[in-house]
Formats: sequence, C-alpha cells, structure tokens
Amino acid sequence: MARDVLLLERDGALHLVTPLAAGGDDAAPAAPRIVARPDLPGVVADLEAEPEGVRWVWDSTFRHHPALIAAGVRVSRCWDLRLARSILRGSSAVPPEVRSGTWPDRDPAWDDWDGDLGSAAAVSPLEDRGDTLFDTVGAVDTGDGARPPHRDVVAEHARQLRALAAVTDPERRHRLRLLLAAESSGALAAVELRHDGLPFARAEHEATLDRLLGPRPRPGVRPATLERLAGEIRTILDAPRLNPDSQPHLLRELRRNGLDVSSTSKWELQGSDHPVVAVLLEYKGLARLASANGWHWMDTWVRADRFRSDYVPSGVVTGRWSSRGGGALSLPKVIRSAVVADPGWSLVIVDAAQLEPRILAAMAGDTALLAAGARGDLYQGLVDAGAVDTRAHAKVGMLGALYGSTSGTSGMLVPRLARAYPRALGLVDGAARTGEAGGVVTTWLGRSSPPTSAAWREAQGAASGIDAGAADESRARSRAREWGRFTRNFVVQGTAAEWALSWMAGVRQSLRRLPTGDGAPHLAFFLHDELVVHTPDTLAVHVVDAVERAAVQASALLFPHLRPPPTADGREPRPLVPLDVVVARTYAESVDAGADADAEGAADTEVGALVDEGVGTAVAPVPGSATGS
DNA sequence: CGCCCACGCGCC
DNA sequence: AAAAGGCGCGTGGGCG
Repeated sequence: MARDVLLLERDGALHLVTPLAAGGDDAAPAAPRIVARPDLPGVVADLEAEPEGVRWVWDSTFRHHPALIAAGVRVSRCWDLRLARSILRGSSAVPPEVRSGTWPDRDPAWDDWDGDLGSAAAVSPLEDRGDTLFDTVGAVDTGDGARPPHRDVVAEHARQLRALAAVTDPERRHRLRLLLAAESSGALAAVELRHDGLPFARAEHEATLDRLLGPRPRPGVRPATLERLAGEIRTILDAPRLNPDSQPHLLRELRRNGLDVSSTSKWELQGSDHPVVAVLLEYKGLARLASANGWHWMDTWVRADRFRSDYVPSGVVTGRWSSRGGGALSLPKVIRSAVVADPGWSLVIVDAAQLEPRILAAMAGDTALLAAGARGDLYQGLVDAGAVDTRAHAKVGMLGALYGSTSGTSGMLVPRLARAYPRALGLVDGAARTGEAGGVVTTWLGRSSPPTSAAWREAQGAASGIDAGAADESRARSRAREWGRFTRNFVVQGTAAEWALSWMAGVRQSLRRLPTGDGAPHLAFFLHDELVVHTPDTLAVHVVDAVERAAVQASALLFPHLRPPPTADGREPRPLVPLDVVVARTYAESVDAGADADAEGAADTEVGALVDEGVGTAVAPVPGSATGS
C-alpha cells in the first residue's frame, strides 16, 4: 500500500509532509522535509522508485504535475484534493451533517478557483523555446497574471479522511475511494494528454481544407468554395445581398421564398424539397469546417504536428470531462484523417461499445439486458430477444429510455423496452421521479447530482400556491420533467464516466510498465468512451492487450458481483463492455466503418461524401483484437 | 468598444 | 428516425 506524501508550499518553500496517522482525528504531520525547487523532480523520482510507491497528496494536479512532466518525471498516483473535495462535498454517500460540518461554506480558494488548469495555448510556445515549465511550479502563470490562492493542504487532507471515515457502509466507502482514485488518476492523465498532444499532420489537414474549401484566403475573405455556394444561394433565393451566415437574414429570405420553416436548422430544412436546401446544407457544413477547424484553428492549436487542448476532469456535472481550447472533444470526423501517427508509430483506437446501456444493465442487475449484450451487439440482442423489431429501433428506443424521450418513434418504443427490461428501465424511471420531485440522485460510485436551483424551487412553489394559475402549473410541470430527464440521464452518464475513468487509469498504469526502447507509448486522446494511444509499432500488440485487460479490470472494480454470463457452448465469456479496437495510421480509420454507423446517416451526406477519399489507408487490425460488431 | 445572448452544429 | 441527456465554440446581433 502506497503511503501518502503531502506536497505543499509554505512561505515560498516546498514541503513534503508525511502524516503520522492517516485517518486520525488530527493527522499531525511529522517534521516536514523542505525541498529546494530545482531538487523536486529528483526527490519525486526517488520516492516513486520506492517498492511500495507513494501517493502524492496535493491541492491540484494541474498546479504541480505539468512542471514535473516537463522535468521528465511522471508520478504514478495522486490524490487531487480540489477534485476530491468537490465530489465529497456533494456526495449523498457522506452523511449530510458531516458534509455541512466539514465544509460549511464555499471556500473560494478551493471551490471557485480553477485558474491553475492553465492553458494548452500557453504550453506550446514554451516548448518551442526549449524551456520547461519548471520555474512556474506552485506559481503557474495563467496568462492573465492570476496567482493560485493559498490552500491548507494538511487541513483539507484531514477533512477528507474524516469525511470518508464517516461513511459507515463499507461498500459505499469503498466505492467512494475508487471514485476519488479514478478522478485523481484522470487528472494526471489530463495533464499528460495536454503535454503529449494528439499527433496531427498539418500538411494532411491543409490538403483537406484545400480540397473542400479551396486555397487559404486572406483573413476576412470567404474561401472560394463558400463564396461560390453563397452566390448560388443568393441566386436561388433571389436575394443578391444575402449573407448566409446571418441566421435572421437567412430565415427571412427562406420564408419569403415559401419555405415553411421557423428556424434555419438542418433537421427543419431537410423537411423541404426546395432546391435551395441541398446547396444551403452544403454551405453550412463547409462553413462550419472553415470556422471551427480551418486554417486559423490549425495555427492556434496545432504546433509541431501536435494538437493540444486542455482537458477538464469533471468539467461536466456528471463527471465527464470537458475541454477548453480547440474544441478537442468535438473533433469532427471530417478531419480525423489528419490525425496521423509518427513514422514507425501507430494509433491504437479503442471504443467502449454501447457503454451506457451496458452500464445501466449492470447497475440495475438486469440479467435479461446483460444477456442481450453478452453476445456482442447489444442492439441486435434486443431484436433477437424479441423486444423490438429492428436494430435501428433498438438503438433509438434505448437512447430514448436514457434521455427520457416521450414522443415520436423513440418515445413509442420505450414502453416495449420497459416490458422486456423492467429492472433497467425501472432504475432510470426512479431517477427521473426523484429529480421531478426535486431530489438528488447518485452514481454507482457516489457522485451526486447538484441540488435544484432556487429558481426551480420557486417555480414549484408558485404552482402549489393557493392562487396558482394554469400557467404556473404548466411551467412548474415542465421544469420538473426537465430536471427529471437530467437526473434520469445523470445516473447512467455519470456511472459510465466512472467506468471510463477507471478504464483509462488501468490503461495508463499498464502503459507505464511497457518497455520504452523504441519510445514510450502515451495516451493521445480520451473522448468519454473512446481512447487513442500513440505507440511505437513494436508495442502496438501490447497496447491492445493492455486496453482490453483494463476494460475487464474496470468492470470487475465497479461490479465485482457480476460474473460475465457464461455462453451456452462453454467458450470464454464475453466481457461486460466489449471493445472495438483498431490499430491504424490515422484516426479516420476508426470512423464506424460498418454496422454501428450511427443512425444519423442522413445528416452526413453532404460533407461526408466529400471526405470518403480520406479514408482507406488502413493498417490491418491486430488479429483477434476486434471484439465488437 | 466590450459583453452577453441565441442560434446552430460538431462530438459523446 | 427526428423536438430526448451532456458539452464547446464561432457567428451575428443586441445591449450598455
């Protein structure tokens, strides 16, 4: 068991503190070891090399780990007090009186300051100069001159140990510890992802832009293709001065031309067969590419053939990550052909197939739904079980169940699923009812949903008042259902995020143990339920093995009571979460080549058809590695 | 001029 | 097939 070592800054000096008795009521520290700043990486490396290892307890991974990485040291594990505090303070697993007693008020230093997240945009120029970030340890320059506030690391560590100890149910306490470990490991990975970046070939991207948009225009000028399409739109609509980028103007002209639309959104336009629709959709697709991922984007976010962004653990209330800078988590499929491994290196692209319904099945202990997923394609499993008639219906119906759909095809299918899988649907319905009533729901490992806002409660109060009108009631009901859909999804999305974090933590640890003779494999991208590892070709097979083992391990950590369902013919049981694994040169090769191409096919026709030629440089997948549909 | 919002659309 | 959950971000257009 690794021992805790607290890293903190006092009077401008770095102190390493080893608590005497972890969990004691006063974790009175032994005499601190004072470390000169330049010596820190060496000291950390020495402690990391201890047989049992250490767990670094610090106020924020984003404040300390970048400098260590720059100095060539990556810690194995940590306890990120800022992230852990946020979870513990809100978790219904911790008795409410303990939470309010331990953290009675928001503390701006801990609860509001996220300035030490830093900026990917600030990382690259430093690297280009050959500098390190080391001098900024403990005083990260956020670019706007803001300095990190003082945080009492020793006191906060003790508070969190006490809060954990107050969780009387050993199972819930265990899960909460898992969550804090996964969250902290995620923070280490997030900093490493920013530092290492995603391999990105400028030349390849430039070729894509040139092909789809024309040559790079001067700033402020429309690319040639867009200018041509804008001209066609103006001609068709007989609106010579129309700016198709102006939504109000465009809407006026569409209506003047007889299109019965109330917005300019894609799905509404598709309902019309007016000749302008095809041209307009092509324009919108390409305009989006130009503004979101065009030349300016590349100049800003791609340096030295690496795309770098900030990843923000728990940036989403459910526990998912968000990103800042470059739109990292919405990297469009159109440009993934520019994500290219270095020479002699490969990308291992891994997708956790149909993660959310599988997680729901596991949480609910719904053996029928588990069995439906156990043969590979869960959606096909629903068809084979007779629950629904087609795979497409299985998919939209299941998404409807997770999101709270009540109307349309999706909404119609939900009752069928409820009959076939009462336990799974019962779990999300229960979460929805709790939310509608203003209650708090909690993920499998213990992350709780936020309380309702004052405005929400006010709306409910107004509807139950003696003088409540019909409008009050309908507004309150609408807000209540809205919050119910949020809490319904929260438990599944949040638990899926916990599984994914645990998975990534396992992958990260495995990668650290691989030989580095040809270079060290590293995480390159993490997208909710998808991982990309950049690895020397020689290690690709081992990386594939690592991601698959880590997936099995994550399932065993979260759901130790679930044994994979045995197969009738006695072969190896399928894992709870099968992976789609591809070893490739470019990220484009992962674009759902077949069965699971999402149902939104119609939306992709315009730009999608144009980029097909960018796909097709596939390296053969490792035999036996693809386990999904 | 900067700030904030709605819109629309990319990703899961 | 389609008005359902979570995000980031660029744009235009309104405001002070």
